[in-house]
This record gives sequence, C-alpha cells and structure tokens, in this order.
Amino acid sequence: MAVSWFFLKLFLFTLKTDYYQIMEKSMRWKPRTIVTYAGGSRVCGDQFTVVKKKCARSSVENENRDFTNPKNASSISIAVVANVIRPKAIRLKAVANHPTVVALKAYEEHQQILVDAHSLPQELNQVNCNQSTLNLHRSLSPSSNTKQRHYSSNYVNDSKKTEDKKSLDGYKWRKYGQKRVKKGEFPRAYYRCVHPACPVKKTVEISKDGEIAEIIYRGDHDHPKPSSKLRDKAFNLDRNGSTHEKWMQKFNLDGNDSHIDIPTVSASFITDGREKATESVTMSQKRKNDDKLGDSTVAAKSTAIPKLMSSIDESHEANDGYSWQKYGKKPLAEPAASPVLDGVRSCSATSSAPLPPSGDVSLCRHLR
DNA sequence: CAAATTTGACCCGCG
DNA sequence: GCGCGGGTCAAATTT
Ligand SMILES: [Zn+2]
Repeated sequence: MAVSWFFLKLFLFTLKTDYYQIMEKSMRWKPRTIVTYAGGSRVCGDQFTVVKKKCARSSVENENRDFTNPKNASSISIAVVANVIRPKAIRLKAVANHPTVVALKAYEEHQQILVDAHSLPQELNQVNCNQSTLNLHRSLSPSSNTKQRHYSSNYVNDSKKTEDKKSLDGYKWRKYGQKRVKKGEFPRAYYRCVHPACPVKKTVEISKDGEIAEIIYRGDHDHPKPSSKLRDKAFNLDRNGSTHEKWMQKFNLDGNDSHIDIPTVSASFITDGREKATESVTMSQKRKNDDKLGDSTVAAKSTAIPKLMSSIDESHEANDGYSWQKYGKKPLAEPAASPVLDGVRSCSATSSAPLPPSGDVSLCRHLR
C-alpha cells in the first residue's frame, strides 16, 4: 500500500516534470574512464589501438527478427527511465491516441517526400512516439536474409540514401551485440557511438509485441553531435513552405523547439537491483582479463552512472545526438534445440555513488 | 576493400 | 561451487 502510494506520488510528479527537463538531466552523464570499442578500433582510456578485421562471405539466417514486424510499428510506447530519486528509473508510457501523436502521424503522411525517419524535424522527433518505435524496429532489424526491411510504408525510402545512418537521436551508432533478456522475451541490442573514443553506449530493447521500447544510454559523448543536412533540409523546406506552420497549428504543436508535453499514462519504477558500487574494481579487472591488447590503464574510475532509458531516444536529439555503429548482435529466437545460450556477463555494475552536483538527477547508468 | 552487422562464445558478478 | 543473466568480443558475413 505504502509502496503503491509512493509510486503514485512519483507518477504524479513525473507528469508535472517537463519532459525536456528529464531528458536534459538524463543526458548529463558522468564522464568516466572508458574502455570502448568502435568498429575495429579499441579505445582504452586515451589510447587508441586499431585492430584490423577480416572479411568473409556467406549467408546466415536470422529468424530473430519477428519483432520487427511493421505492424508493431503501430504501437506507441515510450519508456523513459529516469533516476529521479536515485538510481531508480521511471518508465513512461505514451497514450497512443494522444493529439500529439495523432498530429505527428498526420504530419508524417503529409510529408510527401518519404523522409527518412531519422530526418524528421527535431521538434517532431522529440515526441513522435510512433516513429520512435519504428526506428527502434529498424534499429534492431538489420536487413534480414530475405533482404527485406520491415519499415513502415512511410519510411520505405530509407536512410540508405541519407548521408549516414544516424538515428533520430542524431548520433551514429554501431551495434556490437544483441541478446535476449528477461527470459528471452525481449531482444536487446547494444550499440556504441561510432565516434572515435566516444564512450557512449546505448541499448535498445523492445517487448515482443513491440509495445514497449526502451533505450538506455550510458556514458557521455565527448564530441558534438554530427549534423544532419538532410534532416535540416527537410525541416526548413517544410517550414518555409508554410505547410509547416499550418500543420503545427492544426495539431497544436509548438513550432518552436520548446516543450511538448509527452502524453504520459503510466509510470513505474525500474529497479536495477544492482545498485551497488562495485564496478570500479570489477571493471578494470574484467578489462585486464579481457583485453588481449594489453591495456591496463583502465582505471575504471567509475562513479555511479544513472540509467536512462527512453524509447524517445532517437526522437530526442538534444539528448543523444551522436553517431553510433552497430557492432554486435545476439540471438533473439529460441535457439531451437541448440545448445543453451551462453550467459553473458553483466557489467552494468551501477553504483550508488552520490548524485552529480548540479542536482543532476539523471538517468544514466555507469558505463564501463 | 572497408565499414557495418550478425552471432555464438566469453567473461564475470551475483544469488 | 554452480548456474543464470547480461554485456562484450570478434570471426564470419553482409553491405
Ligand atoms: Zn559519441
């Protein structure tokens, strides 16, 4: 009872909290020593070791892409984990038929040009839950063996022609792994920013039915967000063409980059369950073991990094506008009769370190 | 050929 | 000590 009340309170608080505020805070991650890998490069601390990779050819089946079904794109969900109080998180779910969402949907249709999902105007991106979900799907569903891409009809003309593969968040990522988590119910993809030496990583997760999408950002970009000419162009075009205003007006959207209320309907805590300060040691240790490159400068000086989860991810450039590259993937489907899936190490050692000064209650989880 | 993904194997903290 | 769970690695593939 008490707990419920508490949650209710928190929920109400959340409703009042400006979405942007949350996101902004959430993006203020703590810098830390990094041990990242980008493409064939490995970055340890300030060092940069490049590891060349070979190439090969063949075709591999991947039936783990069911969740990319376009029909799932219709579901709108937003998950934002904010460490409001502490390294706890809050999950927000958007109302599917909220005016804003509807407007966005209409706006999309209105877009004659099949603008890449990544190229929508920023203010729209920031609240386009539906699109966000879409993007998630795409993000998690690279071309399948059937060479088919399950993109929404609105975005068929995909990013392949955009200057890069930036996600809505404005950054470029490289996938480096994918796993089934939570009893295999949810596929989770791991991405890291492709920017050299950038420590930021993010994990994207969606439920089987595609209703819940979560994005967890970890780390802090140490570089500016790459610009998106295409997006800017599309935005300006429309804006200058008067249609922009019309639409914005019609749907009561704020034409400026000001705040747009996110239709929140539910909130729940997400406990990490691993909020102990243990990463510092374990991380460097693990690295020492793992690093065959002989890096030992991994001073994993970690301080608790709150966790941020948001399906708005790609829709909120201000938060993560960096570039990422995929550099791995995990099996999603039941490895039929296949050997037990190997476990995966958990490194999300989050600590309960004090919150950042500036009242930075944010959300992020420590990055190792 | 290079860059990006896919994937099964690894690693490791934790219960 | 054992196994699970989750994050990464890195060779194999795909683009
Ligand atoms: Zn970055």
